[in-house]
Amino acid sequence: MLDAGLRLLADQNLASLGVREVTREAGLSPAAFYRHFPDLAALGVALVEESLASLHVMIRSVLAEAGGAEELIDRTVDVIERHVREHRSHVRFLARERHGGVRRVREAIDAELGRFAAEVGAALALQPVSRGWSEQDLRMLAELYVDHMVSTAAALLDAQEADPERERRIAATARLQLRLISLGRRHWQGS
Amino acid sequence: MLDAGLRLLADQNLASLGVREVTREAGLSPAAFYRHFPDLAALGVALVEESLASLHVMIRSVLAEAGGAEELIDRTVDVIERHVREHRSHVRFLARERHGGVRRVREAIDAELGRFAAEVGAALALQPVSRGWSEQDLRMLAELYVDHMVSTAAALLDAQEADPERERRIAATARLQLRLISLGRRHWQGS
DNA sequence: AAGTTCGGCAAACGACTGTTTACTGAATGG
DNA sequence: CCATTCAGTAAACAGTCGTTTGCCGAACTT
Repeated sequence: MLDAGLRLLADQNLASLGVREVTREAGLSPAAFYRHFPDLAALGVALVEESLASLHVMIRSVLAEAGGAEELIDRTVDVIERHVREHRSHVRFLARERHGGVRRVREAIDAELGRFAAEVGAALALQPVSRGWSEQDLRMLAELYVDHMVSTAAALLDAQEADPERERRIAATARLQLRLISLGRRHWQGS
Repeated sequence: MLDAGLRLLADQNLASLGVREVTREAGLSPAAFYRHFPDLAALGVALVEESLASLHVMIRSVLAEAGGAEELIDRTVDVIERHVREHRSHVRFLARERHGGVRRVREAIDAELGRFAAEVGAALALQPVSRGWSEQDLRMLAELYVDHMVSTAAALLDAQEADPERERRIAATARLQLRLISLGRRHWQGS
């Protein structure tokens, strides 16, 4: 049933989804839906959890990296690129519902992205470049990174199903932007 | 009718909007809708145009600024903050439909944001800091700024209707992030 | 003054909607 | 082996939906 929902959400958003629609796609009777979810919003938050599981795996994989700034940037963009390709439906769902019409789903996504940022911040604190950074500055930087990753992922989403050339251009731009940010980071003097 | 649509889109998204719903909110009969739009998607693109008019005004106002980097950043964030407050419905609509379920609307928004980035890039080229920057690097930086503005606006949207303290925190973070980016910009050596 | 466009209406069409109800077979557990 | 839970069904309910049709008054053009 979750899969059926995800399939339909490829070109629809959660608020316009119908119970009958989902069960039809899943090959079940309408009443069967209520055996599993009270609401369509409930199905939505279930999908959020499912999507974020795969996302957390990606985060660990990014944060576990070591090496110079350049390779780190390259690997980060690679991981994003691959994640979008391999979990297209989940990423699209998150991008679409992050500011979508269903409050509970929106809040679930936002909370999880916040935890994501905290995790990134903790990882940043361990890097030597961050010596002497205040807690606030670390958080600020982490949010900048997370927002940038989200924007990049969303852009890749649109690009991958249109034009492979455009995908490479977006990845290249993302790498440059990360280089510029890490440059600013090296010269940061505290707020 | 546009106003009615916008009002309904406060807690709904375009794909789940109904013709009858709109006309009811507007105080008209269902058939009246078809006097003005063939589609609901058409109403969507009309709203995109309306929203982007006010957005373009904002852009000019940001780009027309002069002064040191610090005041420029402060004024930029101020303008965004005020714009979100004064055009909350439009901003919300754009944030929601940018990755929403209606292709034509999505494409209209993306195209316009691209033009926005080009405009920002042209303005950046005029600043002394950008001496020697390649066209590609300028575009990269402009997109970084635009993405950052969009993220900030979306975050402010959620914050303003919840907690005035949280709004100030987001604005403060945005200023710090812009300072870090402009630091990286000063030390950029070309790609 | 006559003709035409514009923006509006009520009514009707069949199709689809969410949800509840009562029922059924299979698996599970004591 | 019996009872119970689980996951499914068909049927029905009253609404709502998008869209078309034919009609109407006002406003504008000529």
